[in-house]
Amino acid sequence: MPELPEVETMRRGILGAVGGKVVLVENIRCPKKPITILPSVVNIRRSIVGSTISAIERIGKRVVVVLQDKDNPSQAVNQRKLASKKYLIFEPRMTGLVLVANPPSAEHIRFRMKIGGGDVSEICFWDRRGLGSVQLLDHAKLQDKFGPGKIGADALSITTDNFFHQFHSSRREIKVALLDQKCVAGVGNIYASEMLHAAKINPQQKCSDLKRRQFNRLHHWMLSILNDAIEHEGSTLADGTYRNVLNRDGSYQNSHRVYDRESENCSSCNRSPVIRIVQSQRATFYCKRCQPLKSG
DNA sequence: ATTAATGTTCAGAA
DNA sequence: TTTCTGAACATTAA
Repeated sequence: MPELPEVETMRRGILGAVGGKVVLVENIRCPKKPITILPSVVNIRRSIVGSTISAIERIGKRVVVVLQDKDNPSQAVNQRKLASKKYLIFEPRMTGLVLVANPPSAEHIRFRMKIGGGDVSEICFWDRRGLGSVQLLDHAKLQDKFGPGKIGADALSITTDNFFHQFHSSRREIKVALLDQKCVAGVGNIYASEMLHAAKINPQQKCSDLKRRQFNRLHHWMLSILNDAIEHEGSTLADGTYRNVLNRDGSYQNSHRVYDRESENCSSCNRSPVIRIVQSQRATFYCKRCQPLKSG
């Protein structure tokens, strides 16, 4: 799916919807096997039409539209206000897109929401493979799914200390652990390979073999690469599935040093080809010379 | 016909 | 308790 930079690009793309009022909610088509929409579209429509969008947030690789319940105006006391908030979660998984216009094809539009009063007048969720989901949660359910202990700190805001703490004692391979959203939220398959290459760490190195210095380096490059990718509006791979909210390509794929560059000469050392291996059923790319596996 | 694809989650076993 | 494997979800393009 879109990873953190792609989802952050979606979030920023619909920020103009803040302050707008939801005026219409519908699912456009029902393919044989519809995507997960919970509760039903009818139910979601009943609870959010008339609500005001108070923020657009991101939890790991999910876009969160925060809604202020129409029945509980903002004058209410804080506690009540929190309880009255609703959270519409768009989870793109592998091929989902949050768009404000021009979907790649009419075929796979799954959900549409019209907004009155903001810059953005329509938000739609498009998903070719249909592994994604749209879910409306109240505050309690949100805490239940993403509260403390359920998901790691966000990759953009995790401290070096916490980052070290999450990994150092694990006996898993570092690339596998990086994809575990409970350790750190937002890192996916492309950027895991990229940041390990930048930090010159072998993807098969056990976490517990890595020194504090190496975790500091990895943390540094994680921030650097993710922020750079956000500036480039994410990576649009060869299959062209990921697009920004205006259905335009991202450009960070042009900056990939190892991902999907098997057998090309490593751009760092220029002496060794990029290798492709499989870890946890996912492709990993790295340079044997720049990222040697250290024993013990 | 086969394979792999930016993700998550679950069952079952070591 | 931790970690690993495999499968499932559904679609498409090489």
